[in-house]
Amino acid sequence: MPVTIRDVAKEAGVSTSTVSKVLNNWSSISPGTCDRVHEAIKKLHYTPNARAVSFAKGASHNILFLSSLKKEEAYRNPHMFDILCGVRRTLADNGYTLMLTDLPDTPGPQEYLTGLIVNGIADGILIHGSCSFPQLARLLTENRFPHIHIGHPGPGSRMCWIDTNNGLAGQFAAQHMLECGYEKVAFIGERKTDHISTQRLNGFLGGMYDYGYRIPDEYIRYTDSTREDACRQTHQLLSLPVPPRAIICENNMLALGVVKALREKQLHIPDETAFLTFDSYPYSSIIDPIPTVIDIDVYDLGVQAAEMLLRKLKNPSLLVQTYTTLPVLRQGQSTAPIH
Amino acid sequence: MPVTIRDVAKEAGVSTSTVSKVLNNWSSISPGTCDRVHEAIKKLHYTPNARAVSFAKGASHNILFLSSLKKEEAYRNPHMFDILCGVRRTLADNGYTLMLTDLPDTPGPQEYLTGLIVNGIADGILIHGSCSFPQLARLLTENRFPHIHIGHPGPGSRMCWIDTNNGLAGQFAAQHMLECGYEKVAFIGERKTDHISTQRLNGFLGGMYDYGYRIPDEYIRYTDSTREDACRQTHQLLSLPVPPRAIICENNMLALGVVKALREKQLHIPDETAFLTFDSYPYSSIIDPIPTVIDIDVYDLGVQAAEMLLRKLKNPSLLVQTYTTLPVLRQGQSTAPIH
DNA sequence: CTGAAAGCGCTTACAG
DNA sequence: CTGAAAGCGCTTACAG
Repeated sequence: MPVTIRDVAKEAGVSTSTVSKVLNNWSSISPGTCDRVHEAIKKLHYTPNARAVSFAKGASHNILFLSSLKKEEAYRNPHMFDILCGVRRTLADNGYTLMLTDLPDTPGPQEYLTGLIVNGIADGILIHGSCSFPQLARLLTENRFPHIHIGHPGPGSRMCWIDTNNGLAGQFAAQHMLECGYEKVAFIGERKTDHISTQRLNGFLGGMYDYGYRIPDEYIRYTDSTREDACRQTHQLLSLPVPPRAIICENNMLALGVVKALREKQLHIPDETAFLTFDSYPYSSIIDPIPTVIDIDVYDLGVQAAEMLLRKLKNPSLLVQTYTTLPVLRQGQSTAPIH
Repeated sequence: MPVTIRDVAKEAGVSTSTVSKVLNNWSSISPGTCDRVHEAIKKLHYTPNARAVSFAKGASHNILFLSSLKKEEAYRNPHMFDILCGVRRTLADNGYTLMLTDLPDTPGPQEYLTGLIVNGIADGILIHGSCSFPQLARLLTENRFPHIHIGHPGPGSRMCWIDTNNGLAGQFAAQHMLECGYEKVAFIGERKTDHISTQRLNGFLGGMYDYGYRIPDEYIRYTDSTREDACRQTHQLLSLPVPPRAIICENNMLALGVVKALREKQLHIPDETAFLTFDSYPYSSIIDPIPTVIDIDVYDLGVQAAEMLLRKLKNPSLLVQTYTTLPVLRQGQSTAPIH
């Protein structure tokens, strides 16, 4: 019932090989033949059967995106879906489709993933860090399956990966604070074990150090990641013999607590005490005053991950291990130059 | 290089047809043969080529999910991705893959979508309301392509659709308020033109009416959907000769404004004025006090949409047009029974 | 219960 | 520049 390449060949008065060549832009086809085939295609509303094409070509032109897709994941981790959208954009622009999957807990993630790799449903895979597991690197490299791991996979991994540059984001924060004229800057982070928080803190300390400033230990605070704790820690900072002139909050939730404390102390923001936070999500739009933010474009992270993977498809030996996606400063009203 | 059905057949000493039948659980195969084939499969680590299977069977066992996937969509509309996760769960449980796509703006969405439908890359499609366009219904029904539209497609549509029951959510709100003993209940909604807000409002009014209460016009407020406007409208409500005992906020942002106004008036929540909001996302976790919420499980909406579609695949004539996914009340501290 | 054979709709050396 | 033919790896009537 559906129109095939044979119908087109008959209509155009050529062989199916020729139609196929026209479809695949072979240079050997004469302009006249090319036109006739295209007319026949248009006349018959022919669309190549995607299943047959990928079967005959031995390639799916499809990419797997592996990530955690649990209930309410979208609220806990919207960044991942922003990455996904960036991936999808790049793939679509390059004629690739995107298939979304997660790891089952029952039959063992390894077997499942190996099946997906071996059965040829996709030409490559993007793995979000939320879905990593110990044997993943071995599985991918042994099968020589083109992949990019989104997020640093830990030291010494042979996987290909890309990640955002959180250390640089910390440096940007330091630089902005110094440009405003704030020299006494405190940092309120998450738990001491949190990776991203640590990277940002180290970037910040390094950035300050580069300009000749050393941050005293009592200016560095760890929290249990709640508003209340951030508020409490801020009060402690403000009670120091030499309180900070500005505070860096590692995330939006902490910023809410910092603002609360500053209000309670009736300190003017930013004239008396300034602050800055990372990420504009999820609360920056409702924090008053509008916070200055060091933001990371994770959509772009997705775009770049997909580009890397497509490059690897053409050149499988390519080793990609890179920090990418630069942070961006969004000036708000919570910092301002001292004059 | 990769192991095929022929290798398995040779190893097991049977024909490829027999291997295929074992793979597809044909009942005619003798237990002994079946075992030998399975052993060969295990020994050779055979995995069927997914591309070949779908080509030979003439079905992809793949479902398209069509939705808006623009940059920062994940922050603006995380609900959609929660739906997506529900869809993915159901499809995976039933042996289907999920392909994610959006509509391009350049070559015309119709041509693009028709191409996807005709080229056989998927057996059916789920369309999120964010991606609807005028000729969509005609396109799908003319091609007889199995589909479910997530979200009401407007009156008189011949499409299959499912949606959340926002009217019922409004009724639940009314019922809860009355159960607490609040009779004078106001409603702060979005713009008058907002569909969801209107449905919830109508459900609320109907629910109150069913119990014999009629809400006066001045208790119904429309806003520009900002905190500030919600705060302003709340002040106006509180200045009425007979102020409301409780307020229903159509979304979290409005609830923030309402709380601000109640604080400014130094009214105790819920002893003097109670409130309730719809959706626990995005701010309910940071609203103080913890709000009572009428929540809708949109992950479940995805689950149900996928189930409907799979049912339609087996029975193409099935017409699905239904409100589903019941609202759930989550008791917080912003309402409490009067004693 | 099993197998030989045709076929799914394309692509791609190869020959001319 | 074009076409006949083999093949991609399965499935499925059909015959036995």
